[in-house]
Amino acid sequence: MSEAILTRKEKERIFRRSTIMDAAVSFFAEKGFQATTLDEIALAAEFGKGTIYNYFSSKEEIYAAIIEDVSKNMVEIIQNADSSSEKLTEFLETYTKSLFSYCLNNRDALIIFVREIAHFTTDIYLSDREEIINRHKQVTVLLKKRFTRALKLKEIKKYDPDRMAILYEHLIFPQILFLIQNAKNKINIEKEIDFILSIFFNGILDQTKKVKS
Amino acid sequence: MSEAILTRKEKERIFRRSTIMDAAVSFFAEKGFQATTLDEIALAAEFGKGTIYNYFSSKEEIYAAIIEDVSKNMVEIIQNADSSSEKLTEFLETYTKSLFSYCLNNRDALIIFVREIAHFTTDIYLSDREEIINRHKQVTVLLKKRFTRALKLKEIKKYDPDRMAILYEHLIFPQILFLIQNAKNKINIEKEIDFILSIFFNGILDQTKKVKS
Amino acid sequence: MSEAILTRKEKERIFRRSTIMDAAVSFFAEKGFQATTLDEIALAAEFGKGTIYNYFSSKEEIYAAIIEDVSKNMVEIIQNADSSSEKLTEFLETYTKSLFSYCLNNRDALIIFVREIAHFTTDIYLSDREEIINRHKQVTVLLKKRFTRALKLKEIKKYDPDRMAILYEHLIFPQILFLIQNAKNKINIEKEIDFILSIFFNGILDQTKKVKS
Amino acid sequence: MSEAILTRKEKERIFRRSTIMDAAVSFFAEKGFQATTLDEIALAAEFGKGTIYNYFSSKEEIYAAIIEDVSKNMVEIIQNADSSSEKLTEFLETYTKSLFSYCLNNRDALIIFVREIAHFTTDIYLSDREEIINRHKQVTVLLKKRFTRALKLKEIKKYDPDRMAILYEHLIFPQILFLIQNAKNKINIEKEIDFILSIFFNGILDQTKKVKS
DNA sequence: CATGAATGAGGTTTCATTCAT
DNA sequence: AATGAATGAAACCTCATTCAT
Repeated sequence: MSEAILTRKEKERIFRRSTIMDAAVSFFAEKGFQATTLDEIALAAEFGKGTIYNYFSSKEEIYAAIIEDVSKNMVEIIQNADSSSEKLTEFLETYTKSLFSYCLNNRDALIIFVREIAHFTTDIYLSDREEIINRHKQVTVLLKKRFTRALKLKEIKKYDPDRMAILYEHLIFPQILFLIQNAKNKINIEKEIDFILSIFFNGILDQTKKVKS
Repeated sequence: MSEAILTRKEKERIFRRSTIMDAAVSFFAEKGFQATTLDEIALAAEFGKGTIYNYFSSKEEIYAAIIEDVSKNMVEIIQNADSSSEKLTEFLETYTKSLFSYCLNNRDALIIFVREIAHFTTDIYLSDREEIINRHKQVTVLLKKRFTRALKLKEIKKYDPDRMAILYEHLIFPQILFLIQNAKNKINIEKEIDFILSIFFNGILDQTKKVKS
Repeated sequence: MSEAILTRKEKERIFRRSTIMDAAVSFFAEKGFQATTLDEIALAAEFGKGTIYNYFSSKEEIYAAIIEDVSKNMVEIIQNADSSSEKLTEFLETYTKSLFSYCLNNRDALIIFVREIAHFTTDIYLSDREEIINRHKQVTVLLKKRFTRALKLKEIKKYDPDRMAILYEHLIFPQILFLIQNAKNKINIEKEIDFILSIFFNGILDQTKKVKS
Repeated sequence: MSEAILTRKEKERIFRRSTIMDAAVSFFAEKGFQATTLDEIALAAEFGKGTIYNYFSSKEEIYAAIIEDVSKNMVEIIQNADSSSEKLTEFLETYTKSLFSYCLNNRDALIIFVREIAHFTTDIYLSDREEIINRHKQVTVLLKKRFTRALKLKEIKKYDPDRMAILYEHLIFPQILFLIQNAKNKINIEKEIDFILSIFFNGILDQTKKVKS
């Protein structure tokens, strides 16, 4: 993200790093960290096995770099949505839409990222897991900030903003994953988001009837 | 589930099987299948390594037996809720409450079960995965049945019952997991369920204002 | 073989030993020593695994007892033939016929015995191998004695009796084994022996022609 | 056998494969497949245990490669003898002599090969055993062909060529093995072959006397 | 920089033998 | 005497990482 003037060598190095990461990410997504071997990564990346070690010091570092990437993008996505929308509904629509787009385009990376965030990754303990978790807390914090503001503006009912933030996150990511993993055809993002948000905003009960207090 | 007269030997065998499963489940939950070694299972179960193989024919079989257990209980829980409640709101409250209770008491087993169901398990391919998936479909089917009925009775708005079923499942399990994994203190189940259901039923938007159509 | 007055208990003990040996011998013949497990022997013998150890102190001892049995019988067979026939041709016919009969009736035991004698057994080193080998030398010695005598009587050509003995043994056992292992139907012993002996006695060359000097 | 231009790398690879095979064959011959451990093979070959797996995918593959080698050479030996001799006696002399030479120089490989062919190997079931057996049938077939021809030319008596072929094979291999396994000093091949062939051709009986009908 | 052969620690599984019942 | 559950040593094989070329 930080701009800098890069020499050709540096640019090539970065390019080759990402070649390796791209080769690795689909294996990690499909088979997990442990079951993915450096042999298959090297083969897919069309490098020798030893060469990989010129760009990453261990298998774990490749994995970590992928997670790091997604992690940073996640924060960027919600920050962009935050700065470009006023009302909560607007914000959530914008954010969710960007998020969906990104996830659909980074299917495999997303899968391993969510495993990590959801404490689901089991076959590796990332040394910078703490850092990742902390960075991702910015997402929850920003969500909370928007719910708090909406509360002040009486846009929404009096629920604890913290809980709403958490619930929203844990509502939206599983839906994305489910869609990613099951959808064979192209997904109609707009429709999916409409459905989810309309329930999150208004619930499922028929308003004309009396509802649970 | 099926009652039968068991000899002392048979009962002991079953008891020791479950001793082993109990020892294994926490490792599987924390570190996944691959990273869990038979040595540590044996140590925790206070059996010799070889003894484990008198009860299970492989490490995978221990894992599978745990998943199988949860899988069956999951179906039982929703079936019980289904047969004991009339209205959708009632049903969802009953179901969700039983589910929470069960999950809180079977924390580790639940974690590995969800991994499996959510296609998140990566380091083992269960030979009877299909069977597990199919059994679990009964849960979704039963949810769908209840949404369909509620729709006919005009209890709820006109959403696709399929999508509601899927969304509910993908709303409730992540919440449970989040609570299980993060809660240090005792969880107030009633309050948690109230919060989730009240949003699922009524949404977050303040009803006195105009809302997004 | 040695007669003695045995109590019922002792007779039962001997009977059960042979039950176990009978159960074991077919596995040893088919799969070798290593690959045969005590579990399968116990199962086939219809005893508990532990019970086997009341009759044999180790797996090896079962194996050794089988070999020992055959070994003793082999010597007995040639001794009987020796004492009941005058001329070499007679003797070899009698001996070979008894041998064939015995081998056909003790197929599996013979197979493992030959492995042992031919240094072919590879997966176990019998502690009393020396003893077995030495006992079996009596067979060669007796054969040699008969060839020597026939030589004196000018029944046969002037070949080294030692070499003839060895050649005969290494001619007859492989033929028996080949027949045992390949024959599907009942074997016509007389015919087989006739063929082998007639070549051993007279060779294959047409006598009416000039032959290799 | 097939000539090809090999790179240095390929030649080194082949050389190291055969280093491993050489290290393994003596253990296989002495202790059999099961009882031979990869540790000792690696130690003897002066490679790390893992290195072995860069050249063979399993212990079985090493074993199979050895058998395969011998198997091919066996066929070649008899084919060469066949094409270079006219009369049966000549052919058998040439063949037997080449065979003896080869076997004396490949003592260990021969031992495990014969085990395999004689259905004596018990502790491993070679996946390409059928192929080996079938290839070796060429030897028997070629022998039979020569006996049949000799029969037509009235060189030999009217015995079934099939049986003569089988008998010859089962006469010659055990003799070779016996010599290999017992001879401490250098073996006089010529003398051994002379002895065997002279009996096979003319028998042991003194021609001046009346013989068994 | 690129390569891939070499390495050996570490994991699962088998099975003869023991021993308490 | 009979049993079979418990045991743990031992074996094969995998694979991340190193390093000489």
